[in-house]
Amino acid sequence: MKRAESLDSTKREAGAIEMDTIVGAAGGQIGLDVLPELLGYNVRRAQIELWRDFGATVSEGEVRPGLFSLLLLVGANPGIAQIDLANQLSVDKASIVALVDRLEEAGWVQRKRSTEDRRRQEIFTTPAGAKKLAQLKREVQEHDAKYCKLFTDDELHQFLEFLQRIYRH
Amino acid sequence: MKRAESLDSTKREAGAIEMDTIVGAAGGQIGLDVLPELLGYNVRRAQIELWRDFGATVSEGEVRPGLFSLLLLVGANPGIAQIDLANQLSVDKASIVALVDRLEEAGWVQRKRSTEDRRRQEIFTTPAGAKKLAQLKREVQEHDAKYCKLFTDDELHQFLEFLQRIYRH
DNA sequence: TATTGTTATACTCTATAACTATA
DNA sequence: TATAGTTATAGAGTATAACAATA
Repeated sequence: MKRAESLDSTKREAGAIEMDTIVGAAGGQIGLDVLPELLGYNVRRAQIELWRDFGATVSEGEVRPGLFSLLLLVGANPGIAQIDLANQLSVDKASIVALVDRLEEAGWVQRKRSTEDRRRQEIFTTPAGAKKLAQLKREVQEHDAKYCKLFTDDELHQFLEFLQRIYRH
Repeated sequence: MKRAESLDSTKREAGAIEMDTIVGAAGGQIGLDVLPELLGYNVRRAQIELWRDFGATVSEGEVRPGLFSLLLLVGANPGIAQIDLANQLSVDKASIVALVDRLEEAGWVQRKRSTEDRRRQEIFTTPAGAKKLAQLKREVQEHDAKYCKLFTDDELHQFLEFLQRIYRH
């Protein structure tokens, strides 16, 4: 256990850059001037935290963020085509197929070949899907609210604007 | 192309909630009061944007954020054990094995069985690994700076604090 | 008994390429 | 020719379970 203990901050020698240190193993140190000041690293860590809580909270992990946002889009846009789902979520159309397959196998959506343009598959929620979506929305709101609570209204507003600046720039 | 055009905001009827609409297909609409106000959705979108630019910018996509942060940790903590890498990055120890394998196969790190505790594999960067890491750091800084530029110093400082509030809460 | 590393396995998410049918 | 959907395939990333060596 010697090595594990040397990683413990309580055993660091005087003079070590304590505040800025994440890990101090075998004398090495990594400062806050490296990873934690990178925007990308912080966004990644926040996303991982939110992803995990989503999985632990919503629908017992059965539905994750990707599938949820897909179902949400279908629910809000009855008859939306897969290509539009792909464009909305910025993923390849091929990647949408398997996701819609899963929603269909779960009995939450139905594909209907468009009569106007027979290349298009129109996606609709089933009654069961609409019900599931309503339940998911409640659970997701609850999950999301947990984190929104960490901020004042003004802070949250600004936070969302910062995030949007990144993906809409 | 009729259906695609019906998705275009320019063809929406008067009275439609234009500002709040992402997609309007088959008469359906999804408002900004759904997805884009969810903290999780915004973090996810920002992360995807950063991830993509990272892949397009850094090391010609050869090294992605996960592998980079692993190599960074090893570089800053010579002799760190795999279990400590796992704990630092909040992933299972089993997941670390394949990542270290790849770093080792690339010739950037070396495993050395600890003499103090023979269960532990100490990870060190090779000279080639140190060189690669230095180059990666420059490229990552450059990539990251692109997005930092979207913010004033004060904004960036606040933004990072917001993100940390989520994953350190 | 507990810990470290490992292997086997599986699942999510995503991408590319090639194909079908439709436009 | 171009578009929408599909299939096949691959790779990154992660998790769990079971195991060996070591503590």
